[in-house]
Amino acid sequence: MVDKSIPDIVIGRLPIYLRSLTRMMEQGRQVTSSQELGERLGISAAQIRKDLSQFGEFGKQGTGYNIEFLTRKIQEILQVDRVWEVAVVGAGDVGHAVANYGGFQHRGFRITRIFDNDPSKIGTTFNNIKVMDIERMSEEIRKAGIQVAMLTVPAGVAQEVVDILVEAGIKAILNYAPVNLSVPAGVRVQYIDPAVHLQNMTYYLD
Amino acid sequence: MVDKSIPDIVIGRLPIYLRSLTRMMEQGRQVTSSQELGERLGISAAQIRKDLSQFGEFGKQGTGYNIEFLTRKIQEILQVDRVWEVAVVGAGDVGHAVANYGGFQHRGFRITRIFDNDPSKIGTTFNNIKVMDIERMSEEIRKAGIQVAMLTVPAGVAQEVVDILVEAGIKAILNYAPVNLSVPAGVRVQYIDPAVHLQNMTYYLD
DNA sequence: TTGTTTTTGTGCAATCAAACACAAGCGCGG
DNA sequence: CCGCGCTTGTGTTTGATTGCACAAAAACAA
Repeated sequence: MVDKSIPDIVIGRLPIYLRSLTRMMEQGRQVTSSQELGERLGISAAQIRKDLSQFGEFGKQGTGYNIEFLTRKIQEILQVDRVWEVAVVGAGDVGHAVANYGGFQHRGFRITRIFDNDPSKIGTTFNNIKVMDIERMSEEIRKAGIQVAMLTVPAGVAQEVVDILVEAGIKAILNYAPVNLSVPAGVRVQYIDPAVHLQNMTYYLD
Repeated sequence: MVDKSIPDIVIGRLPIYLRSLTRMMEQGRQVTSSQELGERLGISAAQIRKDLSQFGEFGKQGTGYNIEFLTRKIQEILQVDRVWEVAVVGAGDVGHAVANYGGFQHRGFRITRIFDNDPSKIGTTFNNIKVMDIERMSEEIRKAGIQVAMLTVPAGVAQEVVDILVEAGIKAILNYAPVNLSVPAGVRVQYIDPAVHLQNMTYYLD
């Protein structure tokens, strides 16, 4: 019950559980078990139970977990029982794809700002959001109190943009640029690099 | 030296090392050390040395690692010292973004096929590649011996598409659909779900 | 040559994560 | 009401991963 330093690796699995639970709920399911969830996810039932037990007792012996209740609890733990405003930096193909993606709202995020430095893009509209000049980024982010950003700029300028984001108060960055970023303590970064993910698998090919 | 079951977690770090080394090489650097690399990546120097020592002795005491040599070695280990043909399934925004991305070629991959089931997309061209009817997918993949695929279709049809891909001989799947996939042993899956990555970080926000 | 500095590769210890196994609780059928 | 089957939560064990610390090798300067 008490939150005494939950391992990162446990936190990292919660969004996976959440995604699967949401899917079950869409299918009209009411109840599941650690065993069923484990089979769907390729994770042992014991591990799922132990992960969840870090935060409370959400199940019922003999029955399992009420899907709606557990979903709600995990959303609370992850703080996605609210909607975080997200700033996207970079209005290229990737920025375009994420801005157009409709699946964020239900999962705790809403893209409300898009920035770029290309005059031919500034002023155009992505999914009802006007692309703004990156010069105004710091001010806008600070004014709106935005803490979450997605970085979809070229690798060469990623670090300098990150420095501005951090300065403006961003605390969580989803980085699509294929470079490692340097950020101060208290700022989190997650990396999405398709080539890295692919290279993870080629080792195992014949 | 001998490849006696290297832990997955070690393999997972190699692409990160590779990316950083490539960057150093672009900057004209010749030599680096486990310490420098570790500082750049936020990983302990000891861990980097131990990871690399699983595959051989690539460094020189007192000097460090020759960047070009180490790069080559890691490329060999990961089997990205060749170019893998990649099939993209789903010609939506994400499929469009990855097909247009020019950064794959130098990292071991080349997208050579794009499939979709939407008649209005079939026949159009993405980055010089014609979008093909998904009906022909199985045959095309098998004929070309393609082992790597990127899945950028809606969540609802992801599993059924995966079943076809597996049947056609695909062994590595980079999945952008926000669902867990079920695949037989011998087939690897990596997941990219921006919402999951973001939810990983919101736990730590105030 | 000799001493100093640097950095690797690795045995060992410590920490962290996963799996096991079971008592206890719940639901249900008879 | 009783007994059976199912499933949770968790103490304990097992296993994996990381960090520590140092001998040995290389480079370099004097």
